[in-house]
Amino acid sequence: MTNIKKVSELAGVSTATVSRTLKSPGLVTEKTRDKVMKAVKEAGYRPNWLATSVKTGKSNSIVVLVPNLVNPFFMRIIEGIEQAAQERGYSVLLGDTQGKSQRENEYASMVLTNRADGLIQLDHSFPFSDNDAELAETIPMVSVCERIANRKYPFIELDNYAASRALAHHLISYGHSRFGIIAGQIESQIYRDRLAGIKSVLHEEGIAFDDSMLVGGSYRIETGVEGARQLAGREQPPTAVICFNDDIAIGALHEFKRLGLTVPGDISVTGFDNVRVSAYMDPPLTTIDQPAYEMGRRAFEVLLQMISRQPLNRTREILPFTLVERQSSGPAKS
Amino acid sequence: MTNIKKVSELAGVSTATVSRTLKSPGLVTEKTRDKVMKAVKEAGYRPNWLATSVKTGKSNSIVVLVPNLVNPFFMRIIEGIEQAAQERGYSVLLGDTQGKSQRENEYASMVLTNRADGLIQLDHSFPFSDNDAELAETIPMVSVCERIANRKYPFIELDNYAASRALAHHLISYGHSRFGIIAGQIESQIYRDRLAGIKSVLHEEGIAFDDSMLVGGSYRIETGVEGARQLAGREQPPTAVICFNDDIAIGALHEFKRLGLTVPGDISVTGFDNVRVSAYMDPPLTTIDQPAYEMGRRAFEVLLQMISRQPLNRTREILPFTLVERQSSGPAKS
DNA sequence: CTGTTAGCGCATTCAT
DNA sequence: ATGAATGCGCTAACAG
Repeated sequence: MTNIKKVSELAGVSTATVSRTLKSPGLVTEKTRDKVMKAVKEAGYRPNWLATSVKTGKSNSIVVLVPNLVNPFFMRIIEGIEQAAQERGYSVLLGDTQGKSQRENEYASMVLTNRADGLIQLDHSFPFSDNDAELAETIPMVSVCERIANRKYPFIELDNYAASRALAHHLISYGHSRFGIIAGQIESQIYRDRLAGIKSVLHEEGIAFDDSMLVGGSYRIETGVEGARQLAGREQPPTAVICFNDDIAIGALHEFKRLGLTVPGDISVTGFDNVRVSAYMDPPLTTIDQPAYEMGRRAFEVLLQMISRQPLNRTREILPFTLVERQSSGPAKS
Repeated sequence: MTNIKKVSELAGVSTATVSRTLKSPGLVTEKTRDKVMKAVKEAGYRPNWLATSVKTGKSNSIVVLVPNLVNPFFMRIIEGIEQAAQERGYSVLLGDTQGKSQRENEYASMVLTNRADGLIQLDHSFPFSDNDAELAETIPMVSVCERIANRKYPFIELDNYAASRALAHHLISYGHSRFGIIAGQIESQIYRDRLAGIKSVLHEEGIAFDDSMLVGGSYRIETGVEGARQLAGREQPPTAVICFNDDIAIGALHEFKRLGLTVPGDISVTGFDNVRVSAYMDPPLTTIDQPAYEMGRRAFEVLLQMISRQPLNRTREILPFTLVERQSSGPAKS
């Protein structure tokens, strides 16, 4: 281990001078700077980041909690977080929770032990254990996409209510009146907002919605397959199905076609997220584009403000969506 | 900041006893243990991880370098890494390099500054800057999927040669003899191995391969679209196209269909990786399944051995593939 | 501008 | 079994 002492001896200066040369070169003479830099090179010295951090009390790391890594939508958000973090000299500790609270607890506790300075949660749950809950009151935490249940942490999310309203209007304008919904995770604000948005439009338009047309319960492709099978099996199948993410829509699309239905001829299918492959489905998916990358960036910016103890000008950011109309939605079968 | 000193005063013992109680409870009387634990609770004390690490000289973190986050195949590998790491008490610093060497350099240097104990590289490049190169000689590093160019680091990869041979045999058995290839990243061992595998079979079977039938150059969907357009535009289009990952295959599939060709009727298309959506394409994709999760796990295990300075029994692991036959490949058009 | 000194929070000798 | 003392590697306050 080549440490600052060795370098100072090699350069014939004090350790403080070495430290200064590296952190604030302006404070030392050019002559000593050269001496020190030469010694640094010669010794192959790199400052021990752990020691620096223990002094300053800051880890310059954040934890990102994500329910799973295989959802490209999450990854796009993390890409934004990571990019923003890197620009500000922070690094990202990845916490794949698999939705398990025990894993959430373990990762969340890293903020309590100075291993990380803050936390971004992509799920809707409060990630700390009951034991840690009170300690966690004041720690910097932000949620993105979701909002943390029953807690007052800042969040960045899509205008899910408006987005699902737009989707409903889009489909109604095509003449649809029998709707099916394949939802994702049920216990979440997203679920409530999207459902409320759809229902509000249907209500305004005087269209009835039968709750048995609401199926699903997770954001997986298989949920789409299963949901499609259930909906198609009804005596009066829907003519339009709103899926709560693109994976579900991909599964549903596949299953409807397998059952001999045409999309959008017999049935329209829409998604959420606009993941890359959705444009290459057959037919290409009508979906809601979320500015995932930007949401990730914003989440980090807000978190950084909390870490720096700067006041937040606003505690919630609702980002705009874009309805991407492709060929999986079309006129209702007459 | 509530530190060990405060707890020791609260419990009426020395800081050493507090430390022992937490790390090796066996060395302490039950009575004092109770006292200490009570004080810990009361003070809401959590050991400062930074301080612990600076003492032990170990960060219990590793850096994972990944060219991009949106490729579900990479994410599956990282899932494996993360899982294995978490089981051993390690955490994962995510380094999204976007293929840029500057970013690789920055992340790689974390291992030199004690911010991380080791490094897993998912790309093929040597991630250290020229400056850091000699310091990096002895650091624990492993590559997975790829192997690091011109360096002797351990790697975990697929038997790409055999896999592409299997693919070639599969297609030849369907009567194909005009092949197209849409490759991914060119400067890589994967490229060389897969290409060599295919060519070896064609050679054995006495089938000529025209190098103009080799297109592509990156692992993106758009590469598949573009490659398909090029291949379909030839006077003698191929009847079978081997794509070097599923994203490329998805793009190619889409484009061939858009051009009015049927798959596999007019043209067979195959991929690599077996990402989840590939089974839900229309038609479902014939592809090579890679044990991505397991590869990630193995990569971490090997890295941990290097970190622990244990001798490696082997320096390379070639994992087996599975040819997943679906409906995107079929008999050659006669 | 540079050196001396004193910690950061913790773990680990070495005594007792 | 416990406490006192030392040091991990570095930075910052204070002198000079």
